[in-house]
Amino acid sequence: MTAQATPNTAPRYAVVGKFPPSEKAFQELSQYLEEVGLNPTEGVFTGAVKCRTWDATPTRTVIKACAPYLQQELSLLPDTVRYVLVMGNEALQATLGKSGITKYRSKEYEIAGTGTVERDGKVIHSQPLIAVPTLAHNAVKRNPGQYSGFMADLKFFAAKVNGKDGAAVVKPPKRIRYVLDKDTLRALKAALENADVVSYDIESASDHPGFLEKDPSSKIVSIAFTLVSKDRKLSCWALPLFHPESPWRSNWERILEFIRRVFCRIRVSIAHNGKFDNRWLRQWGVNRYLTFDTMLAAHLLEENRRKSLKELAHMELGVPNWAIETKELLKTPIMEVLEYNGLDTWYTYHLYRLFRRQLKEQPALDRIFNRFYMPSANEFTGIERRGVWTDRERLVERHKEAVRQLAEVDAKIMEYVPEGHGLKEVNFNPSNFLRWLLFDHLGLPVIRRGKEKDDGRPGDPSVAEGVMMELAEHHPIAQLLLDRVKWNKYCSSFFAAYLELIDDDDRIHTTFKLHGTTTGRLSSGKENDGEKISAKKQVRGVNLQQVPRDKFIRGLFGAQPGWYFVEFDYSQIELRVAAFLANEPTMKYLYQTGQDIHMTMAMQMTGKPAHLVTKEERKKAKSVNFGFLYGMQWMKYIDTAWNNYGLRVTDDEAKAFRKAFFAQFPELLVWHRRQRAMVAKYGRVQSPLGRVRHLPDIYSPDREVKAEAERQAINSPVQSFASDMILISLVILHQKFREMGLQARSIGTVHDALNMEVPAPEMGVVLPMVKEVMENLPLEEWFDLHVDIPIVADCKVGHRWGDAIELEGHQIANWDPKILEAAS
DNA sequence: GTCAACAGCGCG
DNA sequence: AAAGCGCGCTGTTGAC
Repeated sequence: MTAQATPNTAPRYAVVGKFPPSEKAFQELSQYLEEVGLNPTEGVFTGAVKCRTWDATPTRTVIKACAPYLQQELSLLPDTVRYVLVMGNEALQATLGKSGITKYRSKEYEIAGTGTVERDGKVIHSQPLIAVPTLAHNAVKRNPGQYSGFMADLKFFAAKVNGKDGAAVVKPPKRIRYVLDKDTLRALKAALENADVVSYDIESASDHPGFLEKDPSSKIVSIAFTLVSKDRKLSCWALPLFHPESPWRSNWERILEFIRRVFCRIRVSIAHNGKFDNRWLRQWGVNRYLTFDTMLAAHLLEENRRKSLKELAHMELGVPNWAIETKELLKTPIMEVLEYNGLDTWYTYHLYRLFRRQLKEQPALDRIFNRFYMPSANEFTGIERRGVWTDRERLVERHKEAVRQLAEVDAKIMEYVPEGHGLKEVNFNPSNFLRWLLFDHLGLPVIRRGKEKDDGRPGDPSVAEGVMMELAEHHPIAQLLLDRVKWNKYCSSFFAAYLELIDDDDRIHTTFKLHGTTTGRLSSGKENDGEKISAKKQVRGVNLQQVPRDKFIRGLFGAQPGWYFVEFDYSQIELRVAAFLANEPTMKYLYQTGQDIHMTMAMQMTGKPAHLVTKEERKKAKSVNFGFLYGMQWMKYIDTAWNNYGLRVTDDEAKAFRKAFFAQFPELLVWHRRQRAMVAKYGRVQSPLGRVRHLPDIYSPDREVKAEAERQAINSPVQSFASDMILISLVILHQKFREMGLQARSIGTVHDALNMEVPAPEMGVVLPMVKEVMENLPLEEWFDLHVDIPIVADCKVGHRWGDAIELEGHQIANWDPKILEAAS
């Protein structure tokens, strides 16, 4: 059962991998374990799969078949073993019956069926084992980027085995003051008044999970504070509000009002994902500026890590999970809720101390954090609450139209479905029915297959767009299916979400994550994927960064009567940034003389002169430029040309085209080499503003993994800088709008674009100001960075997003509403 | 019924 | 032999 000699002392822990470890694997594992202070001779090593077969990737069935043997084996371990290190997904399935190691890792779970075992009336094993899942060490070897998290898991496991749970770096507060009577309430107010620093957190509840604070059923259940007084004393407080057992339940809004002013005046305010708390607090009139978000700091310092408060406290402070089981806060005893709420603020405060120090050690990151990251986070509190005005009438109308179109296409496709086909329901989505219809019934050729099955069977035939385009040459049904995809997507993905999420003020809200991407771009979608919302209820979200460009959809969004929808986007920003970073003379020349590189490519590809190139064709050329810019090879280019242009390109043509691209911009290749050297040397790259992308996978022995990291090293600084420019614009403009007493305001960003709504009378002032700000960011002043490429912001104005028209420079400088009328 | 993986497609 | 980057949402399937 074990690969090494039987330990001569009683075992103290067990380790389960995919297979019982080989001699080599055992040696490697031993090193890791010794590093975290565990003696390998005190461990029992085994595997999920007993029968090592020819098949290197055991199927679920095999694992399932082996699981009882493993459980029995574990149950028979002596009571000196309490903890089991579970390494990899197969071991996870065998011990806990769960799949998804990245989700389950770093925590502890009881292993079912490993309780008391008696033999001959004698108890030989008396308690259930505890599993601590982590990654398979082979996976870590292949992806060195996983190393630090893996070691943190091992440390956590070692602390459990060695019974050093109490050895957390940060201890819980000696006392949490529960504000349950008037005297304590007054004491809290005095403490807030006397505080220099506050870490805060709210607990909230709503009948509609995922809904905004604006929902009538939404309430603040409790609020907690960790305070640092002016004489540097720490205290932790928890104040119940709407909780059923709260003494303040009936007048909780007044209690909040009672402490509002003193709370808002505190100099330093800290929260974890404070944008959420601030949105809710603002709903009840509490307008608290957030000065330090620990989640955002965590992201800026290490963009690859997990960012939940519990996980950070675990990894950084050694604090065991304090979460309460249920998410039904109103049904949880009040003292449990309050303790939980208080601890949240306590550990948030301690993370703040750590991250603030780490940021100070990296001045470039600290500058980013303070200059525009925190300010923009505060701005997004307002943006999310505001939402985007939506034309309800059009929404309803066009939804009907989309449903009608879908039904029409469906009817046409139906003509190819034989009567009594004997299969289950007709389903034109990518389903087994569709595959049967196309490939079995109609006998169309299988162009491509999906991923191979676990047990080695070939993957299902692909029915993706590119495949359909090829099939269109064989059979008319393929074109119908291509048409259907669009209407189906519109109905199910877009209209369904918009109709559900439009609020009583005709506005649609999204949540922006400022920690959503590794490069610093924002992501947009539903409030929370798991932590605060029960998984049982379906929560719909909407991503306002992926609204189809089709007027049919973009025409739904806009500005309320009397206002204009205004979009400013950075023209070809990533290409300009790349030209700057590569110091590419030809590209620089083209931009300095006001030319358009995407258009040049479009002309080459279509063979048309500039005035005949359509917008769509230029857009497609863009994807080719970006492809080559970021390391696309000729093989993929053949696909791209076919999918985007319906253009058949031979191998030689593709190779020649790629060569021509780099011959035109030779410095790009030098820059690529430079980025590869940089990431190889430091394991990370930096954007011109100093945002860091850690790429430990560069050290992978796997060539593919390594090459991926190299391409990321090329792309990251570009994408990073471009998206930070939008955040900086947002922050400066917000400041200006306020200073000038304007009502104009941002309603969202789309990576390189800023969307605003502007009252009609303010247009003349706002348009030229936005252009001026966006094209002349204070990069020299703020970051000591000189950019020698012209930066251009294009402007579109309309009553609706989809109907907005592009303005010329002089039209921006001299706004005249007649421009729109003339255009329509 | 729930969960996880995958395919497919929307955006930049 | 083969390799653009960065995301989020919906729907299907197979396993439990």
